Amino acid sequence: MERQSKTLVDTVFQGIFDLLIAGEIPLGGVVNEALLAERFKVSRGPVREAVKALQGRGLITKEPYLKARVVDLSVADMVQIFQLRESVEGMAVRLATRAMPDEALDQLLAEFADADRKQKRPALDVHVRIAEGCGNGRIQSLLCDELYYLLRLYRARSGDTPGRRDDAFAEHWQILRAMKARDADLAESLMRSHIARATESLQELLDSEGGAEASPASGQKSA
Amino acid sequence: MERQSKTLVDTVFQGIFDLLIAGEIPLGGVVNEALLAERFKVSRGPVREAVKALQGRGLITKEPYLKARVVDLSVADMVQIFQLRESVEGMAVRLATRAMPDEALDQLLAEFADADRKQKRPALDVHVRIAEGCGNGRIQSLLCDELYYLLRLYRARSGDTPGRRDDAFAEHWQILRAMKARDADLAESLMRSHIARATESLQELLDSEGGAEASPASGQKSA
DNA sequence: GGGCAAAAAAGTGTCAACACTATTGTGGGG
DNA sequence: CCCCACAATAGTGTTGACACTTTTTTGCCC
Repeated sequence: MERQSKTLVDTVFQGIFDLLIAGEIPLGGVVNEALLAERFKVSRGPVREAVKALQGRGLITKEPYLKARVVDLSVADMVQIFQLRESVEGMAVRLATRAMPDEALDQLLAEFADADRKQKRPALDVHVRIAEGCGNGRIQSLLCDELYYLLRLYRARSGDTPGRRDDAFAEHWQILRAMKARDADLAESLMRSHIARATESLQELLDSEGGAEASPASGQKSA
Repeated sequence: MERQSKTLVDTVFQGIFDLLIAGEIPLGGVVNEALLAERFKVSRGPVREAVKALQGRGLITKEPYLKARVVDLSVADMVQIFQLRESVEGMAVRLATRAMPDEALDQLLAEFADADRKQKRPALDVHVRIAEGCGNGRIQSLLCDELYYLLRLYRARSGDTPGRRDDAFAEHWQILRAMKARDADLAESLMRSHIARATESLQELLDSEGGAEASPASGQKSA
């Protein structure tokens, strides 16, 4: 009974997303409106709109009278997402290198060094912080509100690419140093290489998988 | 009366979008569900979902119990969109340079040369064709289904930046030549410069405008 | 016994009415 | 005369019922 100034649609939206992250609905699984309505103790209306919003965000695919399905993130889809991230995060770090004030950068470096000591990897967080600091709301929204949802969804299932933890850590460190030196070109180049390397890991995984799984499931039409 | 296998929501979605393009709803104007429902001869339900989808696509902003408003695309917003396009279209042309078959490239070049003779500028179309040819559905969807909608919306009002027609034409030509030569690095570099130049025009416009208009309106939360 | 057609079931799309919230207009007090 | 509280209004949020489409099941014919 706490403040529910947020509309039910938003609550349900978050709820369904949590279900996806938790894996309660399998990756290619169907999304039944009535069951969700029952589960969240609301009518089907808010559920429909929430599903529509999820669809607009690319997490759920759906065509007119067919059941809605959770997007099944194939490795091929992930490669495409990483290609997109390579370009966008490159631009993000370029902009952030110019836009972020010294204090914010210093704090980020300090936190990162701290996490290093504790062996806790901040991982995604560095990317998020850079996206937040780039000063471009559109880019930030794309990275933080859309692509990272898909990333989380993928990682919650497949587990991220192994053997890249330590490499990624070193690469993050390099990027932060370039930002501190206000070298936007270098920072962008490093970020792109950083993500490109992860993409290559995925690509190898895709090639090794062979043509076993062929799931297009990319790009949805709604108009 | 014709085949309306498409759901009403999709029809209304397209209808509202057309209204925005046509300028029947001014850029910061309110979007009244009941009026739209009346206009399209449907109930408010489909309108609500369509508006929600538009919101998910960033064309309409809305918070819980407040009126929905058409996003008012300030020049500052456009600069942000162009920065995003610079990175993504750069990647798109890089991928397309590798992915597009010779025949498709030749045809594109031929069409372009033809348009040159007729003085009809294909303009946006070149970007669309490259996006379609990049082989990455996610990037194609972002460029063609999201950003170009906003571009069209902006150009339908403000008219695009003057004095760049001829320059843009020459730059498109250069890009196509680089693609034909299968020089992905050059093609990406040219595309980025191409868009960056347009961004600079916008930036100058923004600076000359001064702080007259301050409309943030970028980035919407829905969860 | 296998395959096709019709009917039943399940699920999505649409609608109209009701509940809630924010805004606007109005009246009284300072 | 200005400002604040209160009622009236407009508009959004939610709901349950009904219509349409797809899928599955069942029964019939070959």
